[in-house]
Amino acid sequence: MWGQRWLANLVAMVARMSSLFLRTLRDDPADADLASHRMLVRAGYIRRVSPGIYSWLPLGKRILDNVAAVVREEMERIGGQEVLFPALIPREIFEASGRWADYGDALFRLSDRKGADYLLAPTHEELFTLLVKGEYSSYRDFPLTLFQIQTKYRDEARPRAGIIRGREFVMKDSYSFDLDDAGLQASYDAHRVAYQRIFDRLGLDYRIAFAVSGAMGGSASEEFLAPAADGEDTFVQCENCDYTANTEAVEIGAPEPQDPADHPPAEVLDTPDTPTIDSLVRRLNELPLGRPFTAADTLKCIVLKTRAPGEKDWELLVVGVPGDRDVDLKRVGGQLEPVEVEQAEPADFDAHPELVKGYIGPQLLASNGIRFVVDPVVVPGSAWVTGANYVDQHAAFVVRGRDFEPAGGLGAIEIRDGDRCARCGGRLSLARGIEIGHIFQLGRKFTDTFSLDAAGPDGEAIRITMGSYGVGVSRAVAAVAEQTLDESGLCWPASISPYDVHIVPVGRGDEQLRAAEQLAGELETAGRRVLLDDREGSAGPKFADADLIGVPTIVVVGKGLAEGNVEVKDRKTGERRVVALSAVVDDLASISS
RNA sequence: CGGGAUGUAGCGCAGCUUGGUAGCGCACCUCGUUCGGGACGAGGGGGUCGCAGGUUCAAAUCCUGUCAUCCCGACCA
Repeated sequence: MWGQRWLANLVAMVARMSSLFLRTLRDDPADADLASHRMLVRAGYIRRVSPGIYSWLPLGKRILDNVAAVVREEMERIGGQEVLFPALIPREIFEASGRWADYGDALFRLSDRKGADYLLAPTHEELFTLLVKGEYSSYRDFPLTLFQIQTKYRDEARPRAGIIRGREFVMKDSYSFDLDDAGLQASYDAHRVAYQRIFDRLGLDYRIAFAVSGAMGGSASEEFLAPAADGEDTFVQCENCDYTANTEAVEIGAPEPQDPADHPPAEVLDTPDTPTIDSLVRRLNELPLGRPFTAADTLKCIVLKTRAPGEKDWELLVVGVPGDRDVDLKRVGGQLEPVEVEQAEPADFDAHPELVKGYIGPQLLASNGIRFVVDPVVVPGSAWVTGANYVDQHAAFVVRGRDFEPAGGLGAIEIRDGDRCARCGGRLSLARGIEIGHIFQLGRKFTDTFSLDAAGPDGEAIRITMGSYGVGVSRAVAAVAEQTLDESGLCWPASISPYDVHIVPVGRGDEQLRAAEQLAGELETAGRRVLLDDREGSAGPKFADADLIGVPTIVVVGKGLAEGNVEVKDRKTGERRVVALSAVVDDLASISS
């Protein structure tokens, strides 16, 4: 009898739920709080093995492969050629680029039986660069785009959200190799189009946002973000123009510069016991200054410290921002990268007694040799209430360009809903999303490291310039799930669904099952991928599982069969239509797959 | 790395305060009834209670240590 079941599967080519390796869960897993994570586990697509490490079950594997297939097609459409590098890489290669050290704890390191060090690759710039260097040497060989779809390993400090931030994940990464900047721009533009096609085909709602390039270095950089309430990345969108940016990279509009002559001369005030903005504002409004003051009239000097890569010592950096705004360390870090940034600690204040905590003002900083910058909203000619660098003293009408001169501007304030767009002055709004792709112009960072040159027509060496482009393939599965699911379960777009049609026979007799089996066979013959629920049992669990699994079209073969009819249900809209059994194949052919 | 919480059957949980040899729901197996939105009855299988040590006649329960996991933050394509 075991053989019979196996034989039936083989003959019909239909996936039968009676033998599908699947167990759906009625209860939510306790360790999942993101909707997509819960549903992917409940519906039997993935199972957790360890934090941030997941197994893909048959349904999940099909989704993953389908997403990868879309990515592969679009990469090939722009001339990308697929390769596959090892995930296990010897230390020397990452040592050469400096990333054995730079990557820090995020790198999985291991050693072989001889004690030689290896790593599990978090990304593959080195190998791509070295491969091209080994094979190509003439300007005639370029441009070139290579890509791979591969498992990456990053020892995240805190994996979360199931498959969205794992320690092991599947990524498509590609690299373009060009002779000059114009070529790089063309390769970048091609990838941008390819990514739009990919995410369109995946049925994702997405935005393209200006971004910082992260640990990779490089210049032009854009992220593809799938808006999701529970997403990890925050970005801003202009409500007036199309400006979209990651909050780490956003530039906001600054007010017009003012004329310093419009402000009275700076005046030192006695402000006892006012180390905080709140207490200062209260005191200011008690003084006879002729006008009310708010936190936005004060200039807050935040002490940070920075450390350049490879340096041991930290250097202080004071940032001036309006008193009603917080400093966004991520945003600062994004702009200063690869320089590290941290908030100053008590020990740093101890080492600099001239920094009077709570009463720091910009007037003396330059003369003390401390680097001072302001957020661009602190425009030239603007007047502020600041610390006077003595305990219990502040100064009013301190004017930029007259009483102090910052060493530069640094977008440091935490972006708020309602901040103004730097492009058009429109209102910016904040939203959250899942980063599903990132493209950026890497430049010559790695080609310099590995001396990747091509001989030009005149025999002179041309240093190759690179672009780097990533799609989170496994993450995209979660992003699609997150954007499309509902309270009943998953709801896949036809382009990546594990099956096209889910057939549910219900009824006590054999007729429905037999009719369903025949229909399944006909649909398979017509090129549809069919999942048949041939399990015994009542209708309720079958319907619930069908909704949970999320195949876009569900065909119920039930009581209508007596009249020769079945019911065709659209998973997404819930719409049900009665269709003659004999017409189902044609009917479904009219729905695009 | 800081803060909070949790480890008991495949999944979700109770039991712990007040020690007495482990239970509920789902899932799984058998039989019967049911059969269009997570059915019912009867029977059954499955757990060294995270791990180690200690206290005790006796430890899931008390004590010490340790490991792991989850959430928030720091960090991070």
